[in-house]
Amino acid sequence: MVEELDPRKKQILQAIIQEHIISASPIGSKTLAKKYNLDVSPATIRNEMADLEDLGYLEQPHTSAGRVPSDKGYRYYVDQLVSREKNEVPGVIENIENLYQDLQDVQDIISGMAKMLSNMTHYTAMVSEPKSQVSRLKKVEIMQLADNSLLLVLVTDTGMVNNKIINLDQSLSARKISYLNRFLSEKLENKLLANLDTNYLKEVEKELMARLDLSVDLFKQFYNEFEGAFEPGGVKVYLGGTSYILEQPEFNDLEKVKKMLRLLDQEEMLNKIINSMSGSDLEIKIGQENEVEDIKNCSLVVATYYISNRAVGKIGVIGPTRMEYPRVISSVDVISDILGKLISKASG
Amino acid sequence: MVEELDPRKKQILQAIIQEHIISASPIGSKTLAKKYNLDVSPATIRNEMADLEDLGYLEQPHTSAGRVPSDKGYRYYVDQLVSREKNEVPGVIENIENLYQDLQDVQDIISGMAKMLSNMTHYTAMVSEPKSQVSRLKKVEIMQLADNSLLLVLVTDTGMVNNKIINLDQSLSARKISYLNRFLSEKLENKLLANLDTNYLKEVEKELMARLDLSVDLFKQFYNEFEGAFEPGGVKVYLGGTSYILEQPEFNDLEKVKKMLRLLDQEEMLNKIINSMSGSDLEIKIGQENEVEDIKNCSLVVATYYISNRAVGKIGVIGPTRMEYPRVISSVDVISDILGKLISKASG
DNA sequence: TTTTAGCACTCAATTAAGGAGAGTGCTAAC
DNA sequence: GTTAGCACTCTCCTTAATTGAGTGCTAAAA
Repeated sequence: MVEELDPRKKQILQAIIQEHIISASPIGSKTLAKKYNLDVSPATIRNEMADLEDLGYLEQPHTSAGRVPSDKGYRYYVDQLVSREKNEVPGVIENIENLYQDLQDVQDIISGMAKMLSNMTHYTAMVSEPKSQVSRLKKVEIMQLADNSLLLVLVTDTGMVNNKIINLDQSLSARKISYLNRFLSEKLENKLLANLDTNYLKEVEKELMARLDLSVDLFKQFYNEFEGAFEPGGVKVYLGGTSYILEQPEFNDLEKVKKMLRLLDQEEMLNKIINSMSGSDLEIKIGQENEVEDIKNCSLVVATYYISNRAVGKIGVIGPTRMEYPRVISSVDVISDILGKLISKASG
Repeated sequence: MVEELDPRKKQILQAIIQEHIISASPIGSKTLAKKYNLDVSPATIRNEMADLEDLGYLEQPHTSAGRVPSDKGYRYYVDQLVSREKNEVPGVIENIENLYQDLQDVQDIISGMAKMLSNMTHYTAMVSEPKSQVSRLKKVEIMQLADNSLLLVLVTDTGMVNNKIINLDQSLSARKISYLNRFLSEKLENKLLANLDTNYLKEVEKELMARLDLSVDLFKQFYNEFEGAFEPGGVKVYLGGTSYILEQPEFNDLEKVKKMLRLLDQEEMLNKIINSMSGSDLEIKIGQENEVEDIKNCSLVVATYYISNRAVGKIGVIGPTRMEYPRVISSVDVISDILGKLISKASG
């Protein structure tokens, strides 16, 4: 399906896309001939443009308008015409890292990076929390708050901290709590969360019951916390720069803005979107390639970030298909690296 | 400044406001005569309307348009014409409470209530976290995650849980940690957070240093957590139903939407807004009465919520001055009650 | 004195019409 | 294969005309 285009067609396609990204409006042959010295006349360019339209790389909003890139055109552009080399400005990474190195809290780092990415790209950024399935439980601890109220704290090796207050119908002695802590530490710590499924927990429960006289209630709440906090697909998604989409001319229609903002309000949707991306290091979905109906006029550039070599989460940008791909790609690239490093450092 | 209006003027003002709340456009004398049986002719109504305009309760967008309520008009309406009696539909409170009673986490409760309130009113809801200044520290605990990495957990009696990972340049023995925990418990627990200021913490530090050989670094990070998490005005503000403002005809201008969304993106601003409200149980700020420039065309209805009889936070709604005050007032009233109850229950 | 009918007047919003401009496709010449 | 020329198309902008809701004022009626 991906024809090899002759050099001049490539050149013209690239020029049209670049120009369109700047102007957000259809591009005519004359503009092209003037701004990009292609050494051919507008008429020739017109012929080439007609060819490119036949091949599906360009579209014409109406008979007497210029051409606009199609999704296929962008796809070709991104795959063939954009260099993916890391062309970082030296020092930028270090600067950002220094800027954020004081942050110890993983949630703070994530939302900080979401903001940073949206500021850099001027599109809306989204970051998913480290996936728990590939994390290990580093620490589990129960502490007593009041007579029949406990605080359960769970810490993963990716630095995520979850806590939940558990109210019991009975009170536990300090001895029982300390026993419970030792027991749970031994049974649960340093295990992959993916392995701490219902089956395993049932086993642990049975064993515990045999040794200690406890209410079933405690363990039920215990399950809930595990399921709720760590279930796949249920991870939190952080947004940054929501209002940037308003700057885009393709959203100068209130109806479209509404649709978009309503979408971004729904966490399940964000989850669906970000989880529909493959696991590859950097993936780009253009317009119709997206599965979610409401963003079929948007593009996504999403990278996977790593904590100690494990793919744990995704960070990316959502904007109109007419996106500044080269800039966005390198920004997402850089920030995903930094995010991984910062979290690794913070979670020791 | 608040004149006593004769009954007919009252009636007409109320009718205009009610009609305007529905239609969002200027109201003419004919409409009024038709829809509300005032038993007088449009001409008479016109005279009254001219009077009400002279008194400042109404405004005229342009010479040949109907009248629109002024801020002063809304103020009169809210103060004199809206009944503040609680007219709850019986059972609603119980239903909501049941719906959310499973939630144990205070943050979940708050954001759940923000969503609920925005769904009920169809405006944007904002809720501030329980103020820490009037809370007591219920539990402070340090636990070891790795050799030189600790987790500090702070729990207030209002159920707020804060945690922070602290990376040290030295490692602490289990004995030292357990000593530290006993010491901090004794010195800090059950104290009002307002009293745990820099002075007091310095004292504690001095005493601790005398007894235990510790790096200064630990205490520095300790301070930060206290200041960051619990400083007044720095509390988190939860939003619900941001996209509802888009439904309002007064925001059918993209520029206005942008301004508003940018405002709601800034947490400091939300803090400023919600903290500028008096401490009264239910306060309403209409248009120009607001201090923050960008919301001088908005109204706020904000209630204080209580946990065990202490005023701890605020919950409210922001929308256009043309707001359905009666419905909003009772919704905010009800939800603030429920919020307080739910948190009280969850934090035991 | 208050209320009402009548009427001229005002102003925003909608519709219609007339360019202006940008761009195309085609043809014929280079 | 490339280019100049030209008729044609379609959107966008501006201007003008029309509509319609609503007012303020005056003078008569209650």
